[in-house]
Amino acid sequence: MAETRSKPSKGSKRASTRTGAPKATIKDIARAAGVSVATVSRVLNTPDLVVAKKRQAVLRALRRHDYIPNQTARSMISRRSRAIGLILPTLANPVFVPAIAAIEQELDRAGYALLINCCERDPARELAQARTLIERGMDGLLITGSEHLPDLPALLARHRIPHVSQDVSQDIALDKPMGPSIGLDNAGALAAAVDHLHACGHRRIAVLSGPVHNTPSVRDRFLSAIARIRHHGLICPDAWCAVSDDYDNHSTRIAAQRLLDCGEQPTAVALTGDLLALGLISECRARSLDIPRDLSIIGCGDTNMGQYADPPLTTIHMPFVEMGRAAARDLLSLIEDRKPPELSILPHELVIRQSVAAPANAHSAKTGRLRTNRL
Amino acid sequence: MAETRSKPSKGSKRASTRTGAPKATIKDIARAAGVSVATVSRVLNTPDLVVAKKRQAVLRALRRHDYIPNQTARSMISRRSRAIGLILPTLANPVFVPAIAAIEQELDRAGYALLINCCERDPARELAQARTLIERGMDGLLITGSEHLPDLPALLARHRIPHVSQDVSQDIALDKPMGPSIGLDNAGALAAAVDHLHACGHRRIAVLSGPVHNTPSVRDRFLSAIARIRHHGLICPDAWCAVSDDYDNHSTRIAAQRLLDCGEQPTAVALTGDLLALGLISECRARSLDIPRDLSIIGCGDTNMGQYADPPLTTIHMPFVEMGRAAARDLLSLIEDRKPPELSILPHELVIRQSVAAPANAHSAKTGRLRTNRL
DNA sequence: TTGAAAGCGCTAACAC
DNA sequence: GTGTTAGCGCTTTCAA
Repeated sequence: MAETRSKPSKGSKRASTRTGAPKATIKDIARAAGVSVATVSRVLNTPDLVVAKKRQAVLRALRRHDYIPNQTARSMISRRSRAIGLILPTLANPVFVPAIAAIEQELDRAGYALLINCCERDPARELAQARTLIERGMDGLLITGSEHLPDLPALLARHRIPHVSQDVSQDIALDKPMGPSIGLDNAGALAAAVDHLHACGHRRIAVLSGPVHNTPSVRDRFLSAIARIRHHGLICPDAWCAVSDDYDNHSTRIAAQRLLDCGEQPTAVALTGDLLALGLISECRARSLDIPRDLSIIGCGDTNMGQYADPPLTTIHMPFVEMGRAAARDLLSLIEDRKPPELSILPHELVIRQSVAAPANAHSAKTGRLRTNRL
Repeated sequence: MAETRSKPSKGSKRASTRTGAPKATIKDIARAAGVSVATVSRVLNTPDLVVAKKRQAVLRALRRHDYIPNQTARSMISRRSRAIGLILPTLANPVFVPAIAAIEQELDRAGYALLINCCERDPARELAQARTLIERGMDGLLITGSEHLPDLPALLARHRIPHVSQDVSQDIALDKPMGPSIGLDNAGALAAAVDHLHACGHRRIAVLSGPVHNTPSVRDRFLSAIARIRHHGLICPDAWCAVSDDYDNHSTRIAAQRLLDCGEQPTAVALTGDLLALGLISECRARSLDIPRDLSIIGCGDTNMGQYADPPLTTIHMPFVEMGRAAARDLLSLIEDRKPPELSILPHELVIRQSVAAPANAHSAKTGRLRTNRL
């Protein structure tokens, strides 16, 4: 057999890629199997249309050449890349990781690839990344958050790119709708947190927030906590509304110090994120404040952190995994012309552990109601 | 102007994508600007070659049509996708996230897209994902870990796909080399951990490991710890070598119980990962064992967790960020025909916090040497 | 059942 | 400088 060693025919004009030998194309296979390229394509896509004998020959050639079809060429014809782009605010905050995992899983199952970009909370960069993803022929885009340049919805609309937003701020989603959106009930979560503290008898409730810049979800949580405290007819002086510059131990402790150094000490603190608990707990430990005896703490998010905190953190579970899964599914629906709901807000859930108790001087403490339902 | 409303010419055979109106192509722009497609292409790629007047006309048409070049078509010609694929073992373990962030950053800076796949530690799935990524025309692949099917290196070699491995087990990398690799010194890290405990006066040192199945890095750490304990002439009975089924609180505590329930209690525990500290600390708290007074703990990894643990965790810093960055850079070098080093092992670093002290009955305690160099 | 040929949107010779 | 044209690798009519 003359073709045993199938070196590229000497006169070939086929440009070898810079990085190696030319890959076998459908043409090579056709030549090797003694059929036309159309037949090879049929064996690949609709094998039943090819008579067994030729099919075998083609399959053999395919295997011998380690043929890998060129998806790029296919995308060109089908006008579909079977890939979607995910734009994240950042990977520094690990709360998105479970959502990413869920998205990856859903897409992989459906045969879609996932491209990831982090815009580092820079809306201009986000817009640029969206453009690049469109250039790259993404079948759809998953956008995280709701702090965008107005050009972004315009871009998506003009190019009719299917897209779903996740982790949107409810207000913004209603105010400037940008297609189907999945949100967490951030405001509701902190209201529930404050309600829980209130139900435990706390009347001096403070708020400790993460950075709110370009992070509507955190801002929603923060403002909602304050509003809910007032809703209960309680005071909430500025000194009890601290914002940390970051989630690291140092920044959080500085913010926590502002709360604890003011004349009147709160008996409970509602956090906009579980991560903040650790710094606050550190600060309490340094001041020999016992949690929950001297200070109750309730988190928000229900990340791993909370489960391991000392004491284990009572918190509001936020369904990030479900959010990612829903976003991915809705986007795939959209790509396949089925229309997902415009805005769905996923429910939170109170997770009672051990960082909240009745205040020491409680009048209306109902300690019996506190029990762990997770751990 | 007749073309103000540029509806797709009625007779056009151009297939509209299923999801919307046909996007403007270079042909549309050429027609609108009254030039040839080549001129439009030149305006896009080598604007200096086009006379100003026509260039302006083209630019105007480009803007009016919101033209977005089709990267797929470009890739077809250049045979480069300017995209790379990253295969991860899992996203459930957040240690990889900082590496991913570093990779994303490096690639974004270089104008490359990042595709992410999780194989969930299933080597067959990893192989399938690699195939898919090759089909999709990735310019290179970033592989994580070193537990592969033998078909994987074969596949990469046959198709001459530039690839770099990260988080490789040093032994495996040397034994079955698979191209340029970046590793962490897992064995060295646990040896250093044990050395530190030994230097603090500990002679009864136990090991608590995360699951080792398909996770050579963890196995390396585990075995190295045991070997190092023996190297110091100490005993290390089986009961002092516990392996947790998972990193969650429950699994870790079960493993920790095995350590602490055996007749002879260790005075110190070396962990294969920071994450395990939290469960172990919980268990100690439940038994009223003070850390570090009654038990010293040293972690490995230096994740956020450790900074927030109570007490703050003395640990071995593992350079995951540097690993991701190096992997991305080396891969880009490889794609551009520059040859990166075959195997680089990144250095670890002891981070002394507060979870290690001399044992209560120490003979050779040198407490003065212990000081925090981070926090 | 198969093959020839026309593109998908773009770039790069090669003429003019 | 600019236009014409030949592909990139593949799928898909349309004939045979």
